[in-house]
Amino acid sequence: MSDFNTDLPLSAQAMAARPAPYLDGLNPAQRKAVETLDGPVLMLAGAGTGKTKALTARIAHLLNTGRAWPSQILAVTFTNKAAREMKLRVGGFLGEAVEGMPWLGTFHSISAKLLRRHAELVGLKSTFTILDSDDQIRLLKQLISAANIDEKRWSARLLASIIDQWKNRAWRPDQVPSSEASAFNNRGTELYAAYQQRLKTLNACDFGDLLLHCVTIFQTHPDVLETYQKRFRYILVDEYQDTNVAQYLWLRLLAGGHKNICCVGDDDQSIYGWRGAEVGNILRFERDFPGAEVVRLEQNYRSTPHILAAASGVIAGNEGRLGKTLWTEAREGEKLRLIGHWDGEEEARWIGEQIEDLSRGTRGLMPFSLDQMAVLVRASHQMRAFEDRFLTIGLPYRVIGGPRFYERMEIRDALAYFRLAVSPGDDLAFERVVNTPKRGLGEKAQQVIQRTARSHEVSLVQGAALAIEAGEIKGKGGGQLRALLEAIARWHSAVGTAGPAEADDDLIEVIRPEGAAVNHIELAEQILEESGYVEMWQNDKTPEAPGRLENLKELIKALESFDNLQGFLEHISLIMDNDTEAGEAKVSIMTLHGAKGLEFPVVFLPGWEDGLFPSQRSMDESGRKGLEEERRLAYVGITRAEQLCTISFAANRRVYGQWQSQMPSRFVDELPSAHVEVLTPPGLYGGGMAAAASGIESRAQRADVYNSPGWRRLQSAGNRPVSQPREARNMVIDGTAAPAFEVGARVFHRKFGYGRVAAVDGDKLFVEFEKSSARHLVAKFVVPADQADDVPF
DNA sequence: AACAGTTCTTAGGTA
DNA sequence: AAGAACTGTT
Repeated sequence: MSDFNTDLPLSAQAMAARPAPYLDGLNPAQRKAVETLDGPVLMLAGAGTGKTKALTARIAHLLNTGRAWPSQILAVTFTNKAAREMKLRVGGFLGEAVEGMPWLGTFHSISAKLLRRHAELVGLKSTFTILDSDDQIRLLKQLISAANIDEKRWSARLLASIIDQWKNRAWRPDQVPSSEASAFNNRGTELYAAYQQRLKTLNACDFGDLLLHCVTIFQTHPDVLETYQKRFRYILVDEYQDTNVAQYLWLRLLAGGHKNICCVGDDDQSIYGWRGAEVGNILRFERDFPGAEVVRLEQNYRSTPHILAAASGVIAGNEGRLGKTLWTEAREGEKLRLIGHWDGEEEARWIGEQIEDLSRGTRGLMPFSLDQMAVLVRASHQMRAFEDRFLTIGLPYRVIGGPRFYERMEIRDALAYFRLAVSPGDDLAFERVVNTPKRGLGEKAQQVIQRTARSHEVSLVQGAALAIEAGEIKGKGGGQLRALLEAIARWHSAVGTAGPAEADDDLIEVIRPEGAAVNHIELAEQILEESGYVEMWQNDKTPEAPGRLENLKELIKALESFDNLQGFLEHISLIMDNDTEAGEAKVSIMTLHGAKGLEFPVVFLPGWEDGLFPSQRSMDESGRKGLEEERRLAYVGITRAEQLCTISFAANRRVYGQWQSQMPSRFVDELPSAHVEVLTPPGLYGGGMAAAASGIESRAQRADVYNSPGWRRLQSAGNRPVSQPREARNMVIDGTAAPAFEVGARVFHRKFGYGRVAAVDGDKLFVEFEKSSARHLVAKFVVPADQADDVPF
């Protein structure tokens, strides 16, 4: 169980004498960041300033100077991708001993590892399962109905997000402050406690618990904390601006002894506030760690001066930044390009053409491979327009960060079967698949099973067996249930022969002799066959069925790199993310969030329209803070581009299946015009092919795009007129909502039609509709009656 | 219990 | 627009 068995057999002295090739090619700032090894260090690394290079060189330096063995370095990232990349690059220094950094990983994977060792300290067994969000919601639903709350009014999803937020802030049920007492109809805290209790009974925890349980253990068991404080002599943290309170405490506790902590981050790229990240953590670093050395990496190796200037111009609108000035030695290059379109489809069409042009090498530029181009959207539903368009013109693309492999229905179902085979007591897994495929076990039968299991205090599988014996489940369903139970028992005993009996100690590797009873891959195939799950999809006539069968095959293939099913289940959620299939060159389509940390020579940023980007929801929920986060997202987007960055917006877009006219994003106004070239879309004058083909829009309507305040402001470079009356929309910034309607105003609602405002209370209206009953609603859902035509369809 | 047809909700990012 | 949740029918 020692971590030290992988250490390099080199004495400190021998190492100190070794050359340090990793220092070559570092600029002075990077070099300082690498060589300041002791005490707290904050590496403020702007976009594209070579932070991964500095970070990995730092690890190499720690090893090379003999300061630490690989197992004494704790290196934390947020994503598996980042962890993998770092592992790869560090592997270069370590030679073959890539496994020599056992504590390089994501917050979640390292926490899971720690928690398995000390699970009993928080009332879990080391075999605990990690719930996915599906399981979580299902569990909460049960608790909500058990508490006699109407699940329709107070949804499990809402409760899940409330609890997540609390966990992000490191509040255990007894620590939730009284200011939160009104959450979830005053029952939030109570349900949170019940949820944690239930998790304990199920021997399970959710993602948030991985962190929180570790923090609890550290806080309540100083001896355990001390062990790890001593073991992790040096701590490195990537993307520090994205840490939440729980992660912050986690780090602070671990770094508490020696304070050798190096945090790398960029306050301007903090884009995860909505899931609990605290920019404050990075802004406060010097106060949290007195005597901290702050190193700024400001030389950018990625983008042209125009792109950097545009990005800086936008981000300058934010307050409370640590402040950095990116500079580059690169040649001037192309200005950013800005273009407006009639609607989202035209935008997609135009971008498709641009990509084709660029890949052929027109415009006097070198041809770009499709791999070098990306379309970055604010919200994932924007992707569809591009997929549709790219499919029609046969442009190869890849969507990055869609639903993760392991989040797909068929994968979850298959995993639930595997979980049942490994531990038949896994009630959540049983619930998921009792009636998938259909076994004639509907709501009624499942209630009987639940009731029986509960009254005997046994698992659902056992409860089901009892219910059958008692003759409570009859007919077809009964027979099929019996068969299922038998199958589960059979699989379970096969698991016993296929791998180690119990995975009590995750550090002991049992090497199975060749030719043991059943290997786990065959067993997995058997499970999917015998359960009828494969057959279910084979009989399914929907177009996605073949793809699902493909995914199941992939799942089986993934089993090959594990010794047994248990090990596989353990790592599934940590391994199975974005498969980066190589092969044919493809354009990437992804969200701005998904693009963080990546770079592309050519970047398209569509959908820069107020409400979409910046997102209305973000501004409604978090006001000015939300807007600033959106602005950082714009900054992240622009700084992904190396050579050519094109921003676009559409005048009309379908939202909720309804046409809406859109206003260019306020961020468009914030682009410094000296670095932007405004393009005129084809077909604007004289109605080109597009206009003729669609036959809907008039020239006048098209020209409207160029009459919008945002556009005009852009044209008059920096001469900003007083804000124009905007469409009926209440923007909450600094907590003040502009009342947009007066009593007596005639308004239009897309569902209820025309009506008259009878009362106004802040942003809430009471409207008497002509063809529907009077009702209360939020002002943003109606427009003044004379603007009803602005919704053309 | 299963299915088809209907109505209702939802559309921000992630481990 | 698309999916989930709900309804009524067999």
